[in-house]
Amino acid sequence: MPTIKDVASRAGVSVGTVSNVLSGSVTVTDDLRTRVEEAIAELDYRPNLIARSLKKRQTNTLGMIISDIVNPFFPEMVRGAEDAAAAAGYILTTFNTDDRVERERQVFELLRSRRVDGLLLVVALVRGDLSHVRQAVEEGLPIVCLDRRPEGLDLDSVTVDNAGGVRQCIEHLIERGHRRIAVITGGQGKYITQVRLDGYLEAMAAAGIPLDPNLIRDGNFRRESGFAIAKELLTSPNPPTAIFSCNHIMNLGVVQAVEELGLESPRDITLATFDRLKLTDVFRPHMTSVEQPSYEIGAQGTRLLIERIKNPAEGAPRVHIQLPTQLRIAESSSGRLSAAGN
Amino acid sequence: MPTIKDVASRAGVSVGTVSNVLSGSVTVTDDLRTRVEEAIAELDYRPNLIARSLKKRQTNTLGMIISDIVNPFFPEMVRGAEDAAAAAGYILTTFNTDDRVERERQVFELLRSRRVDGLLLVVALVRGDLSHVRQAVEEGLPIVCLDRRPEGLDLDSVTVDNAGGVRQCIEHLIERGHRRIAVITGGQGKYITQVRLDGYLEAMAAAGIPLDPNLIRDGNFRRESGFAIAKELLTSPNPPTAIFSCNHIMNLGVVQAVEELGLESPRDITLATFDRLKLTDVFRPHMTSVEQPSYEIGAQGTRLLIERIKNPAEGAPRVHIQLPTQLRIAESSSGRLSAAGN
DNA sequence: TTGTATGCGTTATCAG
DNA sequence: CTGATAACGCATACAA
Repeated sequence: MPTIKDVASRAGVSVGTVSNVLSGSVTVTDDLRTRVEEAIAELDYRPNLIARSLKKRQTNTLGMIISDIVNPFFPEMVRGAEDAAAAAGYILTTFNTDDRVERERQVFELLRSRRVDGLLLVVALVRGDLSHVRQAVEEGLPIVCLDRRPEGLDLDSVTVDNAGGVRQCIEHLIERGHRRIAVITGGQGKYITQVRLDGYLEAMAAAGIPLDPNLIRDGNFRRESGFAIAKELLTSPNPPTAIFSCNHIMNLGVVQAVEELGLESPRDITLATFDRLKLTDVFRPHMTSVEQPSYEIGAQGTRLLIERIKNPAEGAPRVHIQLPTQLRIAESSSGRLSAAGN
Repeated sequence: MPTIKDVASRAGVSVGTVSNVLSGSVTVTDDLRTRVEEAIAELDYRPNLIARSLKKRQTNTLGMIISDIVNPFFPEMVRGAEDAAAAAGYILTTFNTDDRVERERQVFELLRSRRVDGLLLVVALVRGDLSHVRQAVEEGLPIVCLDRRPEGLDLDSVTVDNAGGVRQCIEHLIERGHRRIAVITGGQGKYITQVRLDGYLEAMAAAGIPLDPNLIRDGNFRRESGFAIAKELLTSPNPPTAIFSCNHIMNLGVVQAVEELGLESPRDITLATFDRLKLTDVFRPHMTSVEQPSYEIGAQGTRLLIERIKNPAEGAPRVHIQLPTQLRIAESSSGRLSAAGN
């Protein structure tokens, strides 16, 4: 593979001159410029970006750490990040942690050894041992948190108005006449569980509906837990008239439970969920859902990160962008509750 | 950020010695070794992989070019690739082309400048101007094609038995009594269209069913085309009794059309599609589908690529791995056709 | 076994 | 405006 030296000798100039025409920052005589350009074309020369990175101390590479690309929430986010990165001349290298901190820690090591210019981070853990991210920040690695905000660590972030989204959806259910609204959360100590449950609690409180502890159930964001909990709820003596799932995966379990029990939504039970799954839009029941702007999370986070990289304003206050969700009302919550119940 | 020099001076040894304990290839006295290790720990030293890459002429980085991570077919493939890459000490940088050749060409340039060790490629175009990939191959870049095989260019590949999968599914429909089976393909000149249509033709021929050109419709792999074509088919004077879509996205359009016409599957129309969407499994109608091992495509392709990188057997014949699909029979094709029609 | 020196391909500094 | 040269951080051949 030809080097800048080969180009220089072929064009009969020095490497400095070649470098100058490449960068375009220094003016070069037309004569020499064309000779260099010809040599580049003839040799099919491609600058070695590794060498350039070493010299310039910047890799034009962004690391991105997510839970799992197979979770349909992430592809759009990654795509948004990649598009924004590409537009600014950066590339993205993505890593899945499955929300395992040890893996996240490994990836941190790797990315820092590879000298990425910045990091887009969906933290595995929102509290607990965050020493690796704390250390990285202290050593000057620009980080933007996506989707979740770690506690006790002030970082730039782009998140979604989770509480507001849930609140709006629960309000919609209440307005439809529901009072016995069950919520399935995603496990104690998780950021998403906490903020989405907040929305539920706010809406219920605002409507003056007393809380029934039996209707606030803690799942684990997995399908099986949605299934099991929904089955329990629906076969209990005093079942809810509506079920809200805190993510779409658990909602799949809920839908499955409803079908297995021979029930139908919205006829027998009203359903709603966080996360819109565009793919399932055409299938029945059409789900009422809280849609989040995944692409925008990735894109805006990346733009913010690149801004931080280019403009390392040390003392600048952190930025916390919070994007709105959108309530999409559909069939699964279209029934109006009569006085007698569902 | 500390360098190998800092470690050396702190441990009171030479950089060569530090390098030796790092690589572990040369035996170092226990005394020196521990001193070096201590210095590394104290300084929180991380080897600069950029510098190492420059010296060793290998980046331990794999490029991956796909159509669009938002298409649910790809996340699993990417995940398979990433897991396999990580297991071998490589990282992956992924790019979306939306099947645009110009973008593919740009990405090729970029990846070659970045000196990736190898490339996982879902080609945008299967015929036409493939000069960029041909040139890359000639210059020694190891490439493994995933999902599609470009024509007139012999490259290692990992694909799926598309024709076999479709054939099996059509045979299933025939066995259920269908003879008027429509197929919606994805546009002329595309690899996937061609190989999947082949499966349809084989199955029909084997069953001795004459082809009805009205039932072989060319879409474009997008939802709208599935919708429009299904609507046409279903409202035609002599409609099919079954519709097979060549990918899941068009099938979404088909499902939508069925619903809009007030029909129901399988009661009024039998449906089947390539690609299983696990997410939609719980929704109605449960779709009969041809499932492909996406994760395995990525994982096996990556292992093959790494094998090629480590073992650049120049003259070795290309390997073409073809993975089997799996037919998943579900509700949408569960009706048995009576003599009178659906 | 350990240290020294050279080069990987660029960029940047500084004379000319 | 152009050319020579010194880093960038590491690995490796070679010498000690």
